[in-house]
Amino acid sequence: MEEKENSKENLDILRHSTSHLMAQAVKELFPEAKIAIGPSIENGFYYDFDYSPGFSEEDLAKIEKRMHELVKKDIPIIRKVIKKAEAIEMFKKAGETFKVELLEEIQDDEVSIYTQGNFTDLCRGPHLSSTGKIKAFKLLNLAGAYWRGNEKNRMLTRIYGTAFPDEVSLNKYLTFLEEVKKRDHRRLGKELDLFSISDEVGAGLIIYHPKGALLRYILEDFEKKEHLKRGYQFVIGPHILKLDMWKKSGHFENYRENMYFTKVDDVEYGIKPMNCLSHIMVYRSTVRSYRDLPLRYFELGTVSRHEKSGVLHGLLRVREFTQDDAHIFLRPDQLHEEIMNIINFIQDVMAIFNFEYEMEISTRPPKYIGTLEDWNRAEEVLKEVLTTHSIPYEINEGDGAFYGPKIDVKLKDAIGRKWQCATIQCDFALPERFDLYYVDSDGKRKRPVMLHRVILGAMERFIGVLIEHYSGKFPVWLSPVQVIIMNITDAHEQYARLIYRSLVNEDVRAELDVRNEKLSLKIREGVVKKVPYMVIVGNKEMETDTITVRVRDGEELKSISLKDFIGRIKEETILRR
RNA sequence: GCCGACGUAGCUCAGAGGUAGAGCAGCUCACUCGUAAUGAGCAGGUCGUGGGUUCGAUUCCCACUGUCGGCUCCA
Repeated sequence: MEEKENSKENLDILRHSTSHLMAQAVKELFPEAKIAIGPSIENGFYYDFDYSPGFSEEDLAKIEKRMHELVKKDIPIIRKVIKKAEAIEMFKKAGETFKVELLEEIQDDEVSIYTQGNFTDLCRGPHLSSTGKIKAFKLLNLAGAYWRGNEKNRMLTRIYGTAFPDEVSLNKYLTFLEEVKKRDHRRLGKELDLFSISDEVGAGLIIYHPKGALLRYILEDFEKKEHLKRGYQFVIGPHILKLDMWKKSGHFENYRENMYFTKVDDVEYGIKPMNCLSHIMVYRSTVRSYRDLPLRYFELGTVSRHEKSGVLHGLLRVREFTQDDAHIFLRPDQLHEEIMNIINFIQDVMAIFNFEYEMEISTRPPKYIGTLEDWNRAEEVLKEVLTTHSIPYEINEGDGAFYGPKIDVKLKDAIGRKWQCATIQCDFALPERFDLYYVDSDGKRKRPVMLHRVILGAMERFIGVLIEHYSGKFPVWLSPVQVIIMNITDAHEQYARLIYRSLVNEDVRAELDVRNEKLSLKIREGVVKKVPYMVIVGNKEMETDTITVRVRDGEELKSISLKDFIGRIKEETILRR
């Protein structure tokens, strides 16, 4: 095989071989370490070890050094096919219990093993022909990982690394990792003064600062308008509902470990982890005719979920968040069209933010409510909609909500990372549990279907993704501060104030910087804040009754009229640019 | 929740068994200066919280809490 080629397959082989190389180095340095599994992954590879003293950061350097030595020795990597029983015997002797466990589950009579020097690993392969073919690699970090990904199993130590065909592409990747760090929403959130998280307040709870709150209001405003346009009605429900409601819905049985509870006058209440129950109550508040459907109830609903402490992550995984949540009650015959309406909605919104996306259908999980028949029906509808509109999708077995299957939308940000935000869930169970009905054209009571859906998902997560997607450089329509007006000396202060006033009166989000500071300092601060426009006024502008605008990318608009500038911002706001 | 690392001034980070520093930010003063940091001075910390070891701990040990990298889980 031509090993220089940079195809995905060859990269996989290279990385897989590098993971074996790492295991070989580890076994030489720490003979008592047991090897588990070591595959190639998206951007590199890892290998799991059972080594009770654990590895330290310094060990990583040592291991890396030994790997380089092994590369120099150019040890041949030899594939051999042997009887399974023989392999079991061999790994038993070597004390590699994890390999024995893997072997015992293999159905075939024969297995392949790969040997390089004194190191032998059970492996399907393929691999490079010798360690000397490995050119550029780096060990990145240490982590704990459960054996076979099950939290009931032993915790192993995982070493992550990456490998490339040459130093140049390795360095390119490492630079990319630095770039990713720079656009981290936690870092930008601090630098742009958008939000904070305080251990005095509690883990996973977001405190929005003025600019972050403004950004959120802008998004919420956008959402409300879009929902009204598409036939949704606003509703608002309480944050706590009696425990009996959660028992009836199945949440207590299936979702309890994620819920918070409280007591009011000796009556137990659950703090809502989802918004559906209030929306159901709105539906139930009167008799519904088949003519009324679909009924679309929308709420920017704040929910609280007890997420495990280890999973919290900035704005992306929090314990209290606000969903752009809607529940749609409809007749079964309307399902197809309504799901398509939602998909169109999602497509429109994703286009505005310049996100690409992929769809996924998640099927029935082990813990579920409702009948098998309904589940199959619901799963069929979801598949049918995507298929008839030739939308490609993947199947995610067993990952549905406990009340129904769902279509998940994974959006792709500016640097190709995937995030789950939008989801559409099809639910036959809750209408049943709450005995929802509508009166059909034949005068008979019929059961409606319920769709749960979000578009942005959670405001917190979406804002976090947006920050990283735009690297903090929000488009004009989203920027909390669109313009900063700066004067050059005190002599231009009044003129600057005038300009500021005019912009604010035209609904432009403007700030005024008339501090007695050098222009270069004001500009620097404006650049650091990533403000789209800086308006500069001095003698020239005052004399000609114009302004000078410095655009975020550095471009200068000299001596333009205030009117033209306002027109430009307004246009960008309307067009959502 | 689990494995590992970490938690020092508003922020970014140094430091050491004998009760702490830098840069930036802040405040004061001077400078009125046209496109990424003007200069000088001042102030600012019970070194995450609670125990323990020690003559003495912020530095060593334990617990808790939070953060970070992962695992599991998820909007």
